[in-house]
Amino acid sequence: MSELISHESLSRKEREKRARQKEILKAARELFVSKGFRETTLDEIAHQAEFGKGTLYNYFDSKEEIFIGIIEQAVEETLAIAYESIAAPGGVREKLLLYAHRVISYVKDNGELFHVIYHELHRGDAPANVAKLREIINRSHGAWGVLAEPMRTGIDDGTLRNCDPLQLVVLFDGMLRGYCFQRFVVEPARPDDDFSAAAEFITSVFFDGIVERKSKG
Amino acid sequence: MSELISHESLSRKEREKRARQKEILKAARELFVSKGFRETTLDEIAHQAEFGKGTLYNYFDSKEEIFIGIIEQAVEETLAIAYESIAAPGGVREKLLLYAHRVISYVKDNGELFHVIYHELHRGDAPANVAKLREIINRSHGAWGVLAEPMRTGIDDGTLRNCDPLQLVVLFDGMLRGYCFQRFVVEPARPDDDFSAAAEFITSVFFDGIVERKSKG
Amino acid sequence: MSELISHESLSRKEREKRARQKEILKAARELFVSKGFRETTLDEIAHQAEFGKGTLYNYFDSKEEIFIGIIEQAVEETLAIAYESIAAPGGVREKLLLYAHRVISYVKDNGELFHVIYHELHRGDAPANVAKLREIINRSHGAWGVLAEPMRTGIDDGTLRNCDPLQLVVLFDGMLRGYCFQRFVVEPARPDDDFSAAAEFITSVFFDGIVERKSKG
Amino acid sequence: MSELISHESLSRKEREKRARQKEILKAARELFVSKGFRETTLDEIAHQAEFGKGTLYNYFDSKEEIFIGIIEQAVEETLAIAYESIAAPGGVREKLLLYAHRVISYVKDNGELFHVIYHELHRGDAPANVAKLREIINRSHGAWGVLAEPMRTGIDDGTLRNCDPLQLVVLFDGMLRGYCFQRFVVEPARPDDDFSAAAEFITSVFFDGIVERKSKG
DNA sequence: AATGAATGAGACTTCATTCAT
DNA sequence: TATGAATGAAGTCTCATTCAT
Repeated sequence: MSELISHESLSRKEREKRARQKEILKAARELFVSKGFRETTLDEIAHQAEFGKGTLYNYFDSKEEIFIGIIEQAVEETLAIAYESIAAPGGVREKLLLYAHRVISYVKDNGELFHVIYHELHRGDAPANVAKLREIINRSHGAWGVLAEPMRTGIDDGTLRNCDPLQLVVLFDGMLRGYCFQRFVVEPARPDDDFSAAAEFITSVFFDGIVERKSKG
Repeated sequence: MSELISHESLSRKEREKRARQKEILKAARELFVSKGFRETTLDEIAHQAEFGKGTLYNYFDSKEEIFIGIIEQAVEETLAIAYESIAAPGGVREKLLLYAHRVISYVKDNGELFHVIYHELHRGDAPANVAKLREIINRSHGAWGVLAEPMRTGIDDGTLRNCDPLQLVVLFDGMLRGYCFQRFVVEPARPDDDFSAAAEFITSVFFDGIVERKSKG
Repeated sequence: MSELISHESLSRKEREKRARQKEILKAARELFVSKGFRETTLDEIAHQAEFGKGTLYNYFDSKEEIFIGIIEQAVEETLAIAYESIAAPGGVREKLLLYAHRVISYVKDNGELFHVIYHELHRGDAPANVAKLREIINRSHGAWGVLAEPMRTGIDDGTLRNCDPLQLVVLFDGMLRGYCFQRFVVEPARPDDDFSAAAEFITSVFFDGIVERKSKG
Repeated sequence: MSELISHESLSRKEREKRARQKEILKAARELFVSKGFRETTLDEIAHQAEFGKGTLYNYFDSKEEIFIGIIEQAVEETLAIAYESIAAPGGVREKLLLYAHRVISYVKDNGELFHVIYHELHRGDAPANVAKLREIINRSHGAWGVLAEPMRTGIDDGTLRNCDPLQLVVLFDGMLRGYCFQRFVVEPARPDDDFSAAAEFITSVFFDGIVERKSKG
C-alpha cells in the first residue's frame, strides 16, 4: 500500500508539475501571440502566469524552452486537426471541407500563433536547440503529408487531376491561411459572420475553380 | 541669383540625401530579411551600409524609421507588381498569370521580407507611429483592391462565378504565398525548377479547380 | 522523572543535531574546497549532504553560518596539529619536524581549504558576524603562539639565534605553505613522492640555512 | 604627409584606448583586491572608474577579461621584480636580498592581489579562457625559474648546498609570503617599521639558518 | 556632415532564503 | 522535523540613442 501511496503521490506531483507548465505555457502563448517572442519579457510572462519570475525557471530552463514548449503544443494541435479531418466520413472533398472548418476556427482562437512560430523558426541564428527544432519543424510539415493521403486517393481513382498531391495540399492550405489572414488580422474588427459558408466557398473554389460553368448542356 | 544657386545646391543636397537614405535602406533590408528586425543591430546596419553609426541618425530619426522606410519600399514594389499585372493584355486569367509570375520572382529574390513586415506590423504594442503605419498598411492592402478590378470585370461579364471579387483575390494571393513558403522557406535547398510552370499550375487550379473533367463525352 | 526523560531526550536530540550538523559541514567542506565559497550553491550542499534544501536551515541560520562552522573545524584541527607537535619528545627541531610532517599531510588531504578560508576571512565587506569571525581568526593565529613556545625555549637556552620567536614561526610556516602550494596546487599531477624527506629538508634549511659548510676542516 | 597624420591619429586613438583600459584595470584592481573577484560588481567597477557600465564593454569583452587583464599586469610586474633582482650586482645573497626588498614593498602596496589571483586561478570551474590562463600561469611560475638561475650558480660553485634550486626558490618565496601575510594581513594596523631589516633578517635565516653558531672557538 | 565612444535602461538568469505542507 | 516550490533582489551583458569632436 505504501507503494501505491508513494506511486500516487509521485503521480500527483508529476501531474501538478505538468499543470503548472501548462499554465505558464498558456500565459506565455497569449503574450507571444500578441507581442511576438522577442518582445515579450519574462517579467510579463511571470506576471501573466501569476508566478514569481524565478518560478518559471523551475519549469523551463530558459525563455527559449518556453517557446519550444508552445511550438510543440501548436504542432500537436495542428497534427490533430489533420488527423481528425482525414478521419471524416466521405471522400476527399468532405475531408478537406472539415479541415477548412477546423483551421478557420483554430486561427480565430489562436490568432497569429503560427505567424509568430514561422517567424522564429525560419531564421538564421537558430540557437542551441537546432536539433530539437528541426525535429519539430518536420513534424509540423508532417500535417501536409497527412492530408496528402486522401488527395492521392482521389487522384488514383480518377476523381482529381493528376498532379503532385502534396502540392495540392500546399495550395489549399495557402488559401485557408490567406483567408484567415485577411479575415482575422487585416479586418479583425468585423463581426463574426458565417465561417461555415467561408469554408464551403474556399473548398468549392479549390475543387471547382472560379470559372462560371453553364450547367446544363 | 543667389536664390537660384542656393536652390540648386539645396536640390543637389536633397538628391544626395535621398541617395544616402536608399543605400542605408538597402543595407538594412538585407539584414532585416535574413535576421529579423529586433535581431539586427544598428552597428550591423552601419557596417553593412559602410557608414558610421551616428551618421544613420542624420538620415533617419530612429531604428524604427528605417524599418518604416523599408516597408514603404516594399509596399511600393507590391503595388507596382499589381499595377503591372492588370495592365497586361488579355483577360483576367492572363493578368493573374502574370501576377503569379511576378510574385514568385519577387519572393524568390526578397525572401522573407513580407514575413518580417507582417510580423512587425501586426503587433499590439505599435509604437508612436501608429498613424503612419496604419496608412502604409492600407496602401499595402490596396494591392488587393487593384487586382479586384479585373476580377469584378470577369464577374460582371459572366465569365467568373458571382461572388466578392476581393475575396477571390485574397484566395489567389493565399495560394501564391503558400506555394512560395513551401518552395523557398521549407525547401530552400531544392534547385530552381520551372517557376513558369508553377505559376501556370496555380492559375489553372484557381480558375478550373482540381476536379478532373471528362472533357466532352 | 519527566524532567529526566525530557532531559535525556533533549540530550539525544542534541546529539543527533550535532551529528547532522557534522554531516552537513562535511558535505559543504568538500564543495567549498573544490569550488570556492561563492561558487557553491545551497542546492549542491543539500544534494551532497543528502538532505532537503530547507532542512539545512534547521541546522544553520544561513550559508555563511555553514562557512563559519567549517572555519571553526579547520581552526580546531590546526590548533590540534600545533599542540600535538609541541608535545613531541625531543627539542625544538624535533617538534618542528613533526609539525612540518603534519602540515604537509593535512594540506595534501584538505587541499585548498586554507586558501579558501583566508580568501573569505580577509575581506573588507565582512558581514554581520564580524565579532565571531574576529574571535575565530585570533584563535587561528593562536597556533603560531603555541609553536612559539618551544622556539622561545631554544632561544633562551642559547640554541637558537636571539630574535622574536613568533617571527621565526611565521617564517617556518611560510616555507611550509610555499612548499605545499608549489607541490599540491602548481604541480598537482606529480605522483606522491617522499613527503618525509621534504619535511626534513625544509626543517634542515630552516635550522641550518642553505650555505654549504665545510664541516670540519 | 596625410599618411603621417593618419598614422599619428591612429596611434593617438590606440594610445587613448590603452590609457582607458589601464584606468579601468586600475579601478577594478583596487576593488578586486579589497573585495574579491566574484564580490565586485560591474556597477562598482564602472563607478570607481568613473565610466558608464556599458563603456567597460567597449574595452573588455567581459568581466572575466578584466580579471585576466589584471592578472597579466601582475604577472608582468612579478617577472619584472625577478629580473631586476637577478640583475643586481653581487652574488646570490645580494640578489635574493634585493628580491626580498622588492617583494615586501610590492605586497605592501598591492595587498592581497596575489591571494585573489591564486584563489581564482586554481579552481575547477575554469571558464572558457583555459588556454589563455594556462599560458599566464606558466609565465607567472616563470618568475621562480628566473630566480633559480643564480641559485644554481651558487650550487655549482660550491657556495650553496647541493639540492634542487627551484625548490630553494620556492622556500625563500614562501618565507617572504608568510612574512607579508602576517605583517600586512594579520596585523595591518601596526605602524610601518623597518622593512629593510625584515628583508635582511629573512635572507639571513634562509642562508644561515636559525641555529646559533658560536663563531670562533 | 560624419563619427564612434559613452551611456544606462532593460533583458535574461541565478540563488539564498522563506514557508506551506 | 523535513521538504522543495516559490520568490525577487541582484548580477552580467546588450544595444538604441546621444553628443563632443
